[in-house]
Amino acid sequence: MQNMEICNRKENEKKMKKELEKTYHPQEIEQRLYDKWQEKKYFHASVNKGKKPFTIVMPPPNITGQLHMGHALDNTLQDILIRFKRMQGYEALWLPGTDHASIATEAKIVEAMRKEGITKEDIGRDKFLERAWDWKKQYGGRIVSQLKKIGSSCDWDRERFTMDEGCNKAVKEVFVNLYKKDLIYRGERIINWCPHCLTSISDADVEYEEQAGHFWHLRYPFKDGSGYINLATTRPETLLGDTAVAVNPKDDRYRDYVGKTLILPIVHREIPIIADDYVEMDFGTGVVKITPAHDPNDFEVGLRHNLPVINVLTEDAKITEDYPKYAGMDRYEARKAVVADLEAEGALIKVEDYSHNVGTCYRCGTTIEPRVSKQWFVKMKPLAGPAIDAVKKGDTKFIPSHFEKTYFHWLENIRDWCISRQLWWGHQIPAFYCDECGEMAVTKEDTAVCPKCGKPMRQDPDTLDTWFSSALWPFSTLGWPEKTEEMEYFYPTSVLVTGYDIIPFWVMRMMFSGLEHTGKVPFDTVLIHGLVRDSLGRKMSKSLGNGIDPLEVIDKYGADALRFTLVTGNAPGNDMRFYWERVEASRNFANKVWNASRFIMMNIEKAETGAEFDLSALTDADKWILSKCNTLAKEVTENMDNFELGIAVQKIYDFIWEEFCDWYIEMVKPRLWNEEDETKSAALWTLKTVLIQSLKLLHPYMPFITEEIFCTLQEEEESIMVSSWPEYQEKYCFEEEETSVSLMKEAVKGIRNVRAERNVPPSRKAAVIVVSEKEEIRKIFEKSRVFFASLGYASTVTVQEDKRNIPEDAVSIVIHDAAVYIPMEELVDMAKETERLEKEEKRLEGELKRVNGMLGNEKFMNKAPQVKIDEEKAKLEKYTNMMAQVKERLEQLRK
RNA sequence: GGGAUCUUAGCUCAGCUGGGAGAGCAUCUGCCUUACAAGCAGAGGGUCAUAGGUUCGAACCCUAUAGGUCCCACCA
Repeated sequence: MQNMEICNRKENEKKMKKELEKTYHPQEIEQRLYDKWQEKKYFHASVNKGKKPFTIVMPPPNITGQLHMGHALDNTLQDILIRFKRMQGYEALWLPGTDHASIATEAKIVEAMRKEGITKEDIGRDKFLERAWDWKKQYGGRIVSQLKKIGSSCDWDRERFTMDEGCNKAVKEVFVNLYKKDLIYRGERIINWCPHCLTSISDADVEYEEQAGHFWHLRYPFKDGSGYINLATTRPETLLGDTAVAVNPKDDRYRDYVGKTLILPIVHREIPIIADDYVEMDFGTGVVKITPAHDPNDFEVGLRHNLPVINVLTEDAKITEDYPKYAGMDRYEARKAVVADLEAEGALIKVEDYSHNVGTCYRCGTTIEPRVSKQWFVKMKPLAGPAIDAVKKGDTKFIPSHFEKTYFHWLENIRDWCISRQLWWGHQIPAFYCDECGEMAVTKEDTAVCPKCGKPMRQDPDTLDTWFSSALWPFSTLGWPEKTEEMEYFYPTSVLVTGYDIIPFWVMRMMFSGLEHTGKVPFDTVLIHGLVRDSLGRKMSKSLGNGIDPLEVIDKYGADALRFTLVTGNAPGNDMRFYWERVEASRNFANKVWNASRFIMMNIEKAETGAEFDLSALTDADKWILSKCNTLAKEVTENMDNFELGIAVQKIYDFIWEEFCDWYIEMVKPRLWNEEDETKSAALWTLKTVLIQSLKLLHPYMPFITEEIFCTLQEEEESIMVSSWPEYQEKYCFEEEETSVSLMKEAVKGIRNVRAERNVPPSRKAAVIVVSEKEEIRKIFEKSRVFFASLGYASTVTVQEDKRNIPEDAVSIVIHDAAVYIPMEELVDMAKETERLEKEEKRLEGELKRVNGMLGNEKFMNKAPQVKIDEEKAKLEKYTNMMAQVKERLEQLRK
């Protein structure tokens, strides 16, 4: 019974081989193969001292996220590198995970609760967090399953979450360490406040956008009634919080006014005129109203001049109760009301249209409100230094390298990082306060007792910026702060793959965190990619509705086609546009690979094709393609080692499509069809060998199709993804055969060209006569007879030494050291033929002029490298030879 | 205001350390040739933004200019 089953299975396999579908259907195989890989644990990496580690830690996507093209690109690049290194024999770890995305997730849950008619405060912190974790459980895996669809070979056994226990431990460790080193402090500062999200955000989280606004010109009267001082503002409502008016100390116009007192319009508060360098004399009237509570620059001025800070806005950006007339109005309503009152009071001079940059919340787009509040900060200057040095020393390299400048610029101009957020979803700040005596403690423990008065302490309600935990990702995921063997083996990681847009948010912060806490850079290389834009070059966005869903692309064309599209014809760091046409082209390539394989499998049973083969039985054509394939492996490996993934895949594409399919397979067909051919097994062995090598090189880019074919084609190995990467082998280097096949190709192309020019259908064969004085050339063509017949539509092929018996009306194709003649009777229009040869003569004249120019240039001869000179000399010989033949033929025709 | 980057075929883009301009798509011509019409064989099409410079030699290096994109800073 069991035997029967085995037999059946074998039968089925055989059937499959013979009857591979005519076109490739990715949908049928992708899920099956991914399941197989997971089952076999191919993605798993573990500490293995016998191998060199290669590590990539995945930039964790937000749990709120849906897979978009950016993820698809980012993860495709990582997967290519990991698969490549895995095949090369590295212990390749790709560690995945997700990010808790505090502000985004919290907003989602708050929104869901709003629909139920409840608020955060209604249910309290604990219940809220319960909901959040439930939400995470329900939706957090969505992005993960989407990542699997594109073929990501991550070690899912090691999947992490930025808020899991280990990460939390790392966060607390880091916070306490930095606090002890005085690199974290708490202070009352002016920070960026989002009135919609109701939390502080860091400087990096603010996005500036140009907005049309107004410039209100106002006049503030002197207290002594001696007139007015004129100034302008874009935010008249903040006037309520003005505590001074400033001028530049060097400004002669206002020198005498400094120290005088003004009456603030509407509010009728007395405020001083002060002098400060911050004021630009040339801008506007050279007078600025100072509102320390609502402008970062004014805040600084206020500090220098000891000005009171008067807050006029609530946390949701409404006017406070202190101004009953405006209380409860939001910023924009209040602006209108204040302007109306100013006008009524005669304080408004004029209104101008004015366009200026406004800071908005990266998350919700609300205009941020500078706000004075007590927050936690990381002192950046001491941390930035080593992070700059590490890149300058080359411990970490950016690709492309010019992004290092962006990185330096950020770190050199960095300000302290506001890390506390008024949110519940996130790592709660490990600081505790004693309500009795005001004592504060920072500790890794979950609870604290006041060291002064012994009372239980209350933990800071705020949480940390999401990036605080992301900054630790490369090592928290490997077990830090424990001294794990993973940490020892896999860290520092090899490559970080990410978009240029998050260098300041993340790359930079990982760099200084890694250096500070582990003493090492977190990664050797940062591979930067650009954005995937729509076909018009616009950013893909929800609001524009121009996003392309990667999953839709996969459904229609397959994951391999999507991956191929994303990495072809694109250089690191450059943006790319998404075109469905390009996906189609990628799919066509997959289909090409599929069909070439199908052809080989249909023929493979005609001979035994073991792994070992006597190379002396190979024909020139076999040696030629093997040699080409050998060079390809070398070049592709070099390109991939240099992260030139786009160049590498282009070479693989060209090799498979042009050299292998269009030339080699076509050259080999007559041998396969001829029952008596004795080189059949050499052909089949070569076909199989080259196909397997090509599939291996292509596998990192197109994992699914290559695996499917590989497993159908051979039985020795169970998966291409754990097979060995092709290496350059001296024994497959055949220079001579490369030259002779090139010569044959040149002749065949010439024949095809003249036939096509005359629209001769393939069905109409013609005699081909090859003439060469040189014996070795004739030998090559003798061996190539069959190719002239099959590829050059020849009826008969004659190879001879001189021009005996060549009809006068034959078309002649001149190549180096030889000429090919095709008598085509009525098809040859002699006038046209003369014209063609004259064109060729002209071309050669140009070439000769160039080469002679170079070789006749004494300076070139003296300074250029010998290799280059020899190259040009060889060309001179070739063109001279060809020219002579063309001229001779033309003379004949003109007779 | 500072910085980065780009300008190459009709379109979208490659072109790695300077050594005779490439791909995909589109266009045109001819082919259902027993792996593939999602294919085969051909063809046309470029002052490599402009102007200088370095060099035997420049799409590539340097300078300037024009135009585009992005980032940062910000004059209220």
